[in-house]
Amino acid sequence: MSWSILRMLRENPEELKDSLRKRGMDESLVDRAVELDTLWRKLKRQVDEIRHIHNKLTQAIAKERDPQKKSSLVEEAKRLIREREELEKRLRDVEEERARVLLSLPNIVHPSVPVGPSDDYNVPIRFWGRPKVYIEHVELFKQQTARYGFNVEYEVIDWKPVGHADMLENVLRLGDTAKAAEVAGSRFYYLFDDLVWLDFALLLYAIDRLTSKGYRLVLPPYMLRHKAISSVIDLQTFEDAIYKVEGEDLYLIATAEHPLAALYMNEELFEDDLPVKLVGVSPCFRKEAGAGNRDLKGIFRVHQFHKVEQFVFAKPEESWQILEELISNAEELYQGLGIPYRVVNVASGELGLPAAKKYDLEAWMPAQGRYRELVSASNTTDWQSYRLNIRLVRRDMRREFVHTLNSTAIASTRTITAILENFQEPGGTVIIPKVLRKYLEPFEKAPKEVIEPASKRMVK
RNA sequence: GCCGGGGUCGCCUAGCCUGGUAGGGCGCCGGCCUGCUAAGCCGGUGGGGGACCACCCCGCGCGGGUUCAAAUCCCGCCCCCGGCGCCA
Repeated sequence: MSWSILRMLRENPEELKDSLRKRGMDESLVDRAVELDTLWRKLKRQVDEIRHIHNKLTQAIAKERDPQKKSSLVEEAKRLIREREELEKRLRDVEEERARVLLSLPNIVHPSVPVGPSDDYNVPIRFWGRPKVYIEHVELFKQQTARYGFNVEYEVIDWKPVGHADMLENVLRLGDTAKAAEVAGSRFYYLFDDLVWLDFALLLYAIDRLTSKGYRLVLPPYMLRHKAISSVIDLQTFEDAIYKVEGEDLYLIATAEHPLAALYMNEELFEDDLPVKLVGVSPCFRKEAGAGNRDLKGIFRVHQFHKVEQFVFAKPEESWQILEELISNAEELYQGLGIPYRVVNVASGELGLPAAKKYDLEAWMPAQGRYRELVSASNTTDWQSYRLNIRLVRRDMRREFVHTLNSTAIASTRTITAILENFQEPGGTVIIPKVLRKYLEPFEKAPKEVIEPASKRMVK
């Protein structure tokens, strides 16, 4: 059994360096890792040798009947222990440092990932839908489509769509971020009435579609121990995103991906039982510490939202095909809703340490004139499973690490922003996507076809 | 939260009292045997080091301690089961 990154570190460190370079990371980290690994192996050999001698002595003591000889053997053993302990301390120190360095290594960038430091280097690979483009945004739109060689059909509109934040607070008056800021802080929100129904309908829609495809429905823990959560994310994400519960070894999840990945921590999965396909639903809590002032208005970037998440444990030879399946599942959901989008192949510098490759699905936002991220689908290969110690057992009992993959299905608040912008009429009425109808129908007070602006509701 | 019982190889289980190389069953893989299958027999089936050979080290929920030697004795923690208490 071996971890792909350690194997590459020993067999082909140059290739590993290349992978770090693509991410804009310091490649000397690899030299440091090789150095520590070599030293560790050397010390391990020495310690094992002494342990072996000591074990032999111990066995001799057990058999020795002559008390005189016995006590001299015990003295000999004691002396050996002192010698051993010194080396063991060095081994422990090196081992600790080696583990720290190994765990700080990023996943190996897949050859198909575009190389570049920022999302400017993301490469759009597919477009879907007929975006509504405000007349003054046409140039902006072309920069996001034609520039990459795609001829995307669009509808020019001559009225300026209201941004989702204004829709929420002023046109529909179904959200209150000011009051939420007063009682909880910025990036929190109260949603009311129709938007709450919409939130739940979106979740049910995603759950319904994915369970129909054979994904197993899971309601996971919303908090995890440090050991579990730190095994599935990198340090930067931990610091930027994760809330800690005071006085307890518990952390709020930032996505269902975290508890779903941890579902099989320290367990073995048999080859014949893979792939394991899960669809989790949970609230997500995020500090957004690195976000600065970005998206401060509205509910696009918030500390708390609901999300339906796809998660798969897979055999290494099938994981790349499953990544395509995950993004394709997500695309089907947004096609069903009728939200125009593009799929981008995320550049090496924006992957995050766990992912070997990542697709984002970005929805067209008519008020902003930009494609914005709604979905992220990643193949993390064995980066998470190595840390979580989740192994794949082959038919002949050989062990490997499984591959893990994750993808958003629906993130409630972001999808609501896309609906508010894409399906608003000039008068402020929002048309509800038809696929959501069956998830609203059972409820007397839920909206069915449209969400009316506040002005119209007053008239009624 | 308190009291009691428990956690051993993928699964089940012995060993713990009385410290001295962790044994058996199931499952799985390979081989033998066999018209075929089954049964039977033999071997393998945790992690690491190593010319990846021989061989060696580590491993019994986690972490410490005692000892030449710990699954076994001692201390702390986690989890599971049962009872009591509390509770949406």
